[in-house]
Amino acid sequence: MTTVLIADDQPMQRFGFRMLLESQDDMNVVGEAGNGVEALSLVQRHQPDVALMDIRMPLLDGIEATRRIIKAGARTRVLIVTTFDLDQYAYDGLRAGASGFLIKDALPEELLAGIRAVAGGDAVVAPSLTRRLLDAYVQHLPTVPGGPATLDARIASLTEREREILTVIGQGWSNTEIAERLHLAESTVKTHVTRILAKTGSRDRVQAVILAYDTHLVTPA
Amino acid sequence: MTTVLIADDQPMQRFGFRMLLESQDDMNVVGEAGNGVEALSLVQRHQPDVALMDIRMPLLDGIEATRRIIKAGARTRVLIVTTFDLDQYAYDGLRAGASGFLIKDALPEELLAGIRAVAGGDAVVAPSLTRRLLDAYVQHLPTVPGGPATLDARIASLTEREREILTVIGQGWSNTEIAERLHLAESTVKTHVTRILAKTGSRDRVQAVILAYDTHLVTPA
DNA sequence: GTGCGCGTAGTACCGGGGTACGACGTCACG
DNA sequence: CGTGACGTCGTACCCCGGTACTACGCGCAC
Repeated sequence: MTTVLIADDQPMQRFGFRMLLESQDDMNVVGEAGNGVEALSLVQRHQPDVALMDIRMPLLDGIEATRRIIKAGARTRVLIVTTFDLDQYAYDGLRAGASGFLIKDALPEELLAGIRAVAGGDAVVAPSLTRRLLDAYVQHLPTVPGGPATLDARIASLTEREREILTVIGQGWSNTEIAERLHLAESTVKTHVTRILAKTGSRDRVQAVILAYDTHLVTPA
Repeated sequence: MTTVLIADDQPMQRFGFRMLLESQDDMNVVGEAGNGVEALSLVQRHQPDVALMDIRMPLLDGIEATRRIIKAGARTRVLIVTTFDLDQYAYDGLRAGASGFLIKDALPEELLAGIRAVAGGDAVVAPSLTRRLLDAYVQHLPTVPGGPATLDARIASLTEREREILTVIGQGWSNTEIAERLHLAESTVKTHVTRILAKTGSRDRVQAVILAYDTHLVTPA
């Protein structure tokens, strides 16, 4: 049984959610909040599995309420459900620790599926947003050893490990940082760096980074 | 009507997909491919709305096939549907330009919803992956409190001359080279560099170069 | 005129980056 | 079984990059 708290300042909206949820035999609405403060205290008291959170609410908006819920270490997962498909809202909400972000024009089944996913520890985002999120994410892809094959021969001559090192150099890491975070001796890092520079024909790490960008080994944010 | 191409090396799997899709009156299977090469040519010929793409295929795997489809500028959106929930696959697939990534243990309705979303220009990822995707994504945000604005602000605070210097640093020039080619004393160059680093919050010129790329002050060759 | 931003320049100093060696264990391959 | 590629680590050394501080001339705004 999934317990759900509904936080929305519009009574009719809450009613709609409640009707939908109570039509499901695996869901139970344990409370309704009309503002952020109320939402906070009800989460505290009932510890629901999921909190359906509107953004625009009196006293305390949904983003800030989410932030405090997460900060308090509550077991409750927050699923933000709002009217407006604004990226900024979604970013803020997700950064605040929300497990999901859906738009109110979603189909009932989508909403239910979203709640179940969030309750199960997964995350959901509105399809319309997924695309943009993905684009942004792909740009930020961290070290993916063995990533896509690069075209440039200079990069191709590098070993797997060397490409990995070059990638983090491209993140702006110093030798010391690389050593720490990759659990290596600094001397080892230096060895790798020297070999990378030799193979790529770079004079220093700056030129190597430029090459990494040019060959799309690393991508601009 | 959404036209779909099925690319999978297992005939039974293709059969299952076909049955599911043909039970929908808004979907039409326009072809089946048993390997990557075949998938490529069928996409070329039929220009389907969506290509359901398996990863493990003979001759050409699904990732590489996806990459070539995208590169060729085809209108077809690729939805990768694979057996294994490996992050690496997903990363590679998404980087290759896929519009979505689903696991074969998804419910039929989920798969259908995924196809419709992708056909409509949205993106989808498997719920189990969404969580990790989001975590990784959000993790990259905190340094950018006000969104992209701050990036530009760091650059914007530079004077004309400083931007000029940063640009050539982004070409890989050393301080000595900058001094020579811009007819400056090296000490002057150093002064500029120090100010640039301070203003941009970079620790060394490598990080400054990265910023320059990220803000498109300099562009990859 | 007084102040200020900017570009220029110098000196002194230090630390990290890069080089040049040498060394060792592992693993794949002929 | 050798042999070579690879990843790892160490030491010693040099020099460029970056910092701190000071200084001067120019143009412009108040």
